Amino acid sequence: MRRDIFQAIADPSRRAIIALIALQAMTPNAIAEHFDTSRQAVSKHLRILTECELVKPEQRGREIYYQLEINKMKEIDKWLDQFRKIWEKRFTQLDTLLSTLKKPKK
Amino acid sequence: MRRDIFQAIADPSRRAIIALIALQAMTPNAIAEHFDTSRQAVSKHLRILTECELVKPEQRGREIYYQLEINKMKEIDKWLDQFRKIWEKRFTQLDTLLSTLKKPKK
DNA sequence: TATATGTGCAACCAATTGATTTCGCAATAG
DNA sequence: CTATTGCGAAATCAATTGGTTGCACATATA
Repeated sequence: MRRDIFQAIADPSRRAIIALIALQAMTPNAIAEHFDTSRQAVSKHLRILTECELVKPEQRGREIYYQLEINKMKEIDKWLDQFRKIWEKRFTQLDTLLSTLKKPKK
Repeated sequence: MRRDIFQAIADPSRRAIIALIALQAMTPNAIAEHFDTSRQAVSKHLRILTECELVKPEQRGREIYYQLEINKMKEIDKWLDQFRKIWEKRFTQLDTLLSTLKKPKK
């Protein structure tokens, strides 16, 4: 029952929702209109996204606008850091190798 | 049945496996010893990781070493780009706001 | 050759997931 | 007040998931 952000973005529908509301907060109905799915299905996804704080609801009259918590996305970025170190290192090694091959003299 | 990388990293066990073999390729048995789980369970995770090309098996005698395909991780990084643009923009806006508040005289 | 070891794979099972349907509630409109 | 609209929550269902168990097979070792 514990939600984490990685599980949240695992579903393609949720990634689509995230991308959609990234620039502008939207209501569940408005979101559902963009996809071939029911309002309730979207609502369920929004519940999951809200639970892991990737999205924040904001009541405006009887409508609820859902906004992306962009800062939460940084957690993924942070997780990637451990691998980023590795691929940058490999790139540097490759770079060194290439320049060694390019100037074989000396 | 279609695997993608986001589903692959959704599972905590798989993230742990990825992190473990990031620096050094390992056999299924060796990996399983690091966790409180069976060899077969690890093998299943490796199958999923291999299917989406996040991991590559390398036969050495009767052992199979699994190595992380670090380049595949960049796909996540690439997906994050669309949001990175946004949070950098927000940061700049905040920065502008703060500097405006700091020097109200002019 | 016989035995032990490292592995993948299929069968099976409980738990979870994503979607639909139905309902109830609150805010707005008539 | 009554009807409509926007919404969340519960019930339900098929499909998927992660795990275990039991095999089969190939490579080493005795």
